[in-house]
Amino acid sequence: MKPSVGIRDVAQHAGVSNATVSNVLNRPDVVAPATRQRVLAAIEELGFVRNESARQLRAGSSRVIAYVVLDAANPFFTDVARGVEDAARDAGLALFLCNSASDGGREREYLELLHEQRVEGILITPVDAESAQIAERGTPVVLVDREATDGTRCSVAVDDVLGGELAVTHLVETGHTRIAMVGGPLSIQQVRDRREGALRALTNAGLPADALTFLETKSLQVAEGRGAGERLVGLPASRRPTAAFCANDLLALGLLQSMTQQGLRVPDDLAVVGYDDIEFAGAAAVPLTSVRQPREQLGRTAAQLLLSENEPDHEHRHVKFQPELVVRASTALKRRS
Amino acid sequence: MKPSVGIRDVAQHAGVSNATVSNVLNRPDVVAPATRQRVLAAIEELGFVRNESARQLRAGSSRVIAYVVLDAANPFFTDVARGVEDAARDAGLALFLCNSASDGGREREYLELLHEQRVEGILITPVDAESAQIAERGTPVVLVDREATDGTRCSVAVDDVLGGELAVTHLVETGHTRIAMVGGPLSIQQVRDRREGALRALTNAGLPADALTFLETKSLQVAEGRGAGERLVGLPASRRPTAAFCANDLLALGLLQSMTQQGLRVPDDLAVVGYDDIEFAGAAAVPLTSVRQPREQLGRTAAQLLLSENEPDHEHRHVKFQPELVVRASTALKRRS
DNA sequence: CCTCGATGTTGAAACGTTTTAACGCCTGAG
DNA sequence: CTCAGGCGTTAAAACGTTTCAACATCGAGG
Repeated sequence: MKPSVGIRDVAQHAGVSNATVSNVLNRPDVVAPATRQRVLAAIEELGFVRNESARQLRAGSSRVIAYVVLDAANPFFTDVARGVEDAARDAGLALFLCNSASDGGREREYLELLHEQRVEGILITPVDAESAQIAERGTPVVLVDREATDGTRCSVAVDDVLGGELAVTHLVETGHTRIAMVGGPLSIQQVRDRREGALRALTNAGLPADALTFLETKSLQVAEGRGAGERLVGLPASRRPTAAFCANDLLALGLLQSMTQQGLRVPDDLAVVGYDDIEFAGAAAVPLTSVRQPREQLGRTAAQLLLSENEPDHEHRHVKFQPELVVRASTALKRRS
Repeated sequence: MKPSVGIRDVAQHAGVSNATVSNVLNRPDVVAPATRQRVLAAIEELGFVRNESARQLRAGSSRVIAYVVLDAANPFFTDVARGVEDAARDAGLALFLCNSASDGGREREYLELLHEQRVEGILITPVDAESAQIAERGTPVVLVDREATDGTRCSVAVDDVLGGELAVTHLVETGHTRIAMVGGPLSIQQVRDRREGALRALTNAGLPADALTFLETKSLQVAEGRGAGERLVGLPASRRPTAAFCANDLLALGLLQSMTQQGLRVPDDLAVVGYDDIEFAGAAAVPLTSVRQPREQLGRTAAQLLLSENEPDHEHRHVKFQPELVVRASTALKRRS
């Protein structure tokens, strides 16, 4: 291993003091051009790399923020992350991504680590409501795609109740009266909100609440959607829903697969609405009707909110975006047979 | 902001020296149980969080590795990342994910940052061959899904030539003699290798090399696949390929979308083979035949290789996995019309 | 009673930066 | 010639931890 060249080696090699080297690094304008060149040459020659730990220890700030993502395998979150990264980049900060994989333990570990690393700020889509009570330890935290219930921090979210309402209203308008909702676990706020929206849509249409069959899943992943599909088909035909609203697109894709596999047609035998409108939704077996969320914007706004945290007169804000329904083939008008 | 409680505050509060607190943190067995309890209580009470910068500065090691991923939006890489994370976790290391987004500039920036952070090691899927010449600065680097040409570092890859050969051999066996390959840019080694395999398959089957039409794309993303589909359909019918081999599944999904949109059927009008076998491949409009790579294992092995770097008698290794063809509906046997 | 080793604890010196106040030098004005 | 002021540079003091050698304390063995 290299003997680790430090700032003083550079200083010696350039015939200046280490303070000057530090100035070249941090305030290049304050040092005379000639000296600067000499120092830069020395840096180049010796292959000096600034030790960020030492810098941070002394200076206090880290120029790094982190986004603790709920599920890195879900394209929705990678899109949000892109928005975050763009904003971070514009502000001259680097972004570290951590994947909690919906595991409260991992989430806690990463938060602990990030606190220890003294990152400038943390964006997080928490695993569940309890974990949203993230121990405040001086590091600013902004909730992403979750609404902060108390006023202790900022949050950026999308109106999930409205999203659910849009989806189910659309299903009702295309002629369905027995509708399934697939999603879970109910510990996730999103799922609860989307269900609430779904129920509201039924009420608005004058349908009874039991027109909605709730199929709870253990997670929001493709495999669970397949499982739900099997459960759905297992229901007695008289009670079987003619449409399904899935709490996200991954579930919807799984459901779609399951339908095809069991020889049922979408939308004729079952109409399907997803949520998130990820890129793959349009490329699915049957292009998926889905509730679109402003993903990049969500991330971008969250990052901006985080950056505003250390402004002197900061006030915690809760930004809420509106979702939008994108209609595709999976919910073509029900034939009045 | 909190007045930042440090190790000496804890020490004072527990009535011991800071050295003892440090011992409780790092070598709990060496300190008497009673003292340990007292210190732990003080830590709890004061909400002390160890300052990792200071620790790292003094101790030298960081307990963190990083994976610089080529495209976080590509499920292939998130799966690889999952493997990396599992292995890192087993070794008690945390993983930071960085997304170069196929941008050489970003990649360089992140590498610089990671060097400055003095991470224990770096896994990277480099943007292109030149960037693979990653300046060695004392931090171990392992290439992921790329083969290191020189013996200066470890690498973990999959035999892409074989993968291309499998794919195109399959197409030839199902009766195709005019085949398109969609992929690019050619600066990516993978694309070149997969094409080479494709050509080898043709040779093996006694077909001329010009049986393969190469449609170069600017990236490996869905949108480019759609574009390629339009170009493909634009070809005069007599010369139009009857099958397409895509350099990855995203392209294949885009191609599929484009076909559906233009009223062509898969596999009847065009058979399609993808690459990677991401989860969405099976859920596509037409379930996609694809070349499967051992994704998690790729990541896991890479991380293990990285960890072995600082063993005393380490020798750089190049692990190469075998891909496997998964046949689905998108390449059903061509009808001998 | 003295010595020895084991066991727990500690004081102080690092680690590699940033930062602050002070310094020397030069120029131009008086 | 003196002096004020600006400019570029520097010595030295932090930052919060780990680590190492040294130091108490105690029980056991001589």
